[in-house]
Amino acid sequence: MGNTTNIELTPAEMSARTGVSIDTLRYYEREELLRDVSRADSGHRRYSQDDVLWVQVLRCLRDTGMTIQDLRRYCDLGEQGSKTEPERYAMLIEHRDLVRQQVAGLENALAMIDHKMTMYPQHDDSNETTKKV
Amino acid sequence: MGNTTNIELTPAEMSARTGVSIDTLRYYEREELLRDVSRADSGHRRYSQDDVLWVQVLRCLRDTGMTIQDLRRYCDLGEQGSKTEPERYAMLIEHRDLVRQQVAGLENALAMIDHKMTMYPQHDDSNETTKKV
DNA sequence: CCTTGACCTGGAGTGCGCTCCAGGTAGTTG
DNA sequence: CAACTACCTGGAGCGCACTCCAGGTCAAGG
Repeated sequence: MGNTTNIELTPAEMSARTGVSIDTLRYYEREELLRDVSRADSGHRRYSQDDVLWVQVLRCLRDTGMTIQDLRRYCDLGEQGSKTEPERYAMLIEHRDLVRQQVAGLENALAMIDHKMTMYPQHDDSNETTKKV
Repeated sequence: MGNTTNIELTPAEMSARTGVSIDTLRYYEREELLRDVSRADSGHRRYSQDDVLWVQVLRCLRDTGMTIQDLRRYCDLGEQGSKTEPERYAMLIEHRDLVRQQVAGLENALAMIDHKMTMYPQHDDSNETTKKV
């Protein structure tokens, strides 16, 4: 097994893999959500497979409303080793609960929207998403 | 049945009833999401029961991500009478689908978070929301 | 009459999460 | 060598949805 140096991605590749723009990747690095990104001799970034995985988690948490600040906190903890695991775990639990609340809220809203829709005569409800033309 | 003039609320009362700040109520009016708010002789706003209901719907739509711009569009249509009902209905359908997508996305995220949490040893999962102390 | 408090207006400021830009470098291609 | 491309940096700019502020009005109470 030679050290195949574990596949490194250029910024453009990383952006393609994760769906996160190059600018945003740099921004995350500035904000310390993405740390120790390695560099080629040229000074250009080289993202590892782990970076890809982490950015995916990062996006997942961002998409569900975790703030940059909280994410930085989470990273800070990660850097302090396994003793901080309880706190990181707690953050995830708290966030999960928050997401559950979001879901509940959205479902409430859905009911209200559906109700509002019944106020209109049309009633050609038939799942418009599946509609052709 | 005397004309009890249909209960009108002061800005402070309106804010309390709807949970929307006075500033935001004014902002919504500037943005034309809230129209024809009546005034007392003093020039002060007086919100009607209908205003309360509409602001509730408004908040519901905002909370689920409808933009101010789209809401203004919706209001514009409303003002143009019943001929625009199909379009308004369509907006609601589109938005409902969007909310459904949000829910789906959140549920995906939940799975990812749950998965991430299994990476931690603790496993004292037991619905922390219900936790005492 | 003076103060107080709730409200008014137009406009400026805020926080968030990006996104864009100018000016520069490093490696590759013809 | 010139041109091109991909990337670099620090810093400015942007869009959204509010939120705050200065300076003023108006009605009620002491």
